[in-house]
Amino acid sequence: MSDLLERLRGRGWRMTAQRRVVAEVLAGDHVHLTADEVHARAVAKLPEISRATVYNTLGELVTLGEVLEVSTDKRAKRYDPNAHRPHHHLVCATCGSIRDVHPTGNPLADLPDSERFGFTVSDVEVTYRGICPNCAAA
Amino acid sequence: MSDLLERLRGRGWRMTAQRRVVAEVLAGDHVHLTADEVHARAVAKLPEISRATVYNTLGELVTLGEVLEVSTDKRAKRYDPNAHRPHHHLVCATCGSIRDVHPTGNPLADLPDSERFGFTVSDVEVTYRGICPNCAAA
DNA sequence: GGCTCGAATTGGACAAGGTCCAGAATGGGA
DNA sequence: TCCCATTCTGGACCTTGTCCAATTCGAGCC
Repeated sequence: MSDLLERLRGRGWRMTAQRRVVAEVLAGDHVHLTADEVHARAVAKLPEISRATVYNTLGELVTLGEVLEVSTDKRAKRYDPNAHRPHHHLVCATCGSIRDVHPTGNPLADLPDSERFGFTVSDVEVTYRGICPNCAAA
Repeated sequence: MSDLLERLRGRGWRMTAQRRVVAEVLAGDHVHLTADEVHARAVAKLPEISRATVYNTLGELVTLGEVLEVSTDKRAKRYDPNAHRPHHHLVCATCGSIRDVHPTGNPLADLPDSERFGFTVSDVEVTYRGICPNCAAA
């Protein structure tokens, strides 16, 4: 994750304690926290960090392309630090847990011109839904 | 849409003026209204209908599988009455307009076992993003 | 190390979308 | 027609997210 901090410094980001903490919280694979979860974990490391700062920082990370916004559940947006390897998501319908997945094939190629209605299509987002092993066992 | 009403009656739904109005508002193809839009249109037909009732009714329709919840934008859920023909969505990144699309191929088949992490996968949701002709012209 | 200043942070108010609940109204079977 | 379980209502309340004026602070420069 420190390479993230490096990249950000390279882009002229002023390095503050708050931003460092948010970046740390987001480290790892299969991490998909809501903004409030990020805030809760950030507060554990830096008690006086405010909600607004967390939202601002997440928004900036998204703008810079370092983090993806994912809306797999209908409630809060989730933030996915794994922005540099394209992937899709597999979501448990029961407990909401999320895994990154890499399907074969290219769904963009599966949308014929006749189904594009004149749109310039640039991106696809695929969400698989199912039941995770834990919830299936219960 | 009256076949919808028939089906609902068959399932033991008590047929009230409010539910009839919500069902009417949802009729049609490429209809993707937010709950508040549904409420606004319902009020036009039945002024005293309450927001809670619209939310309840939409929730019941979703549970019964008559209507799909779509979360293409990060703000409000949208409701898609076209639940009986599987389809995906094409969303304009600029104005948010939505079209139903029918890609070729089956994304479910594109997720190898090794990428399923033990999940029982039952469903896929594909959202294409792009720019619609109107917004491209502007 | 200190100064300086523009960028970053703060916290609290506000907005939108959605849920919940107790009490009132009503569809439809007997 | 009567009755009551189901449905509706209106408003309080919750969660997620945005905004803003005032304050603080990082880091380049001396």
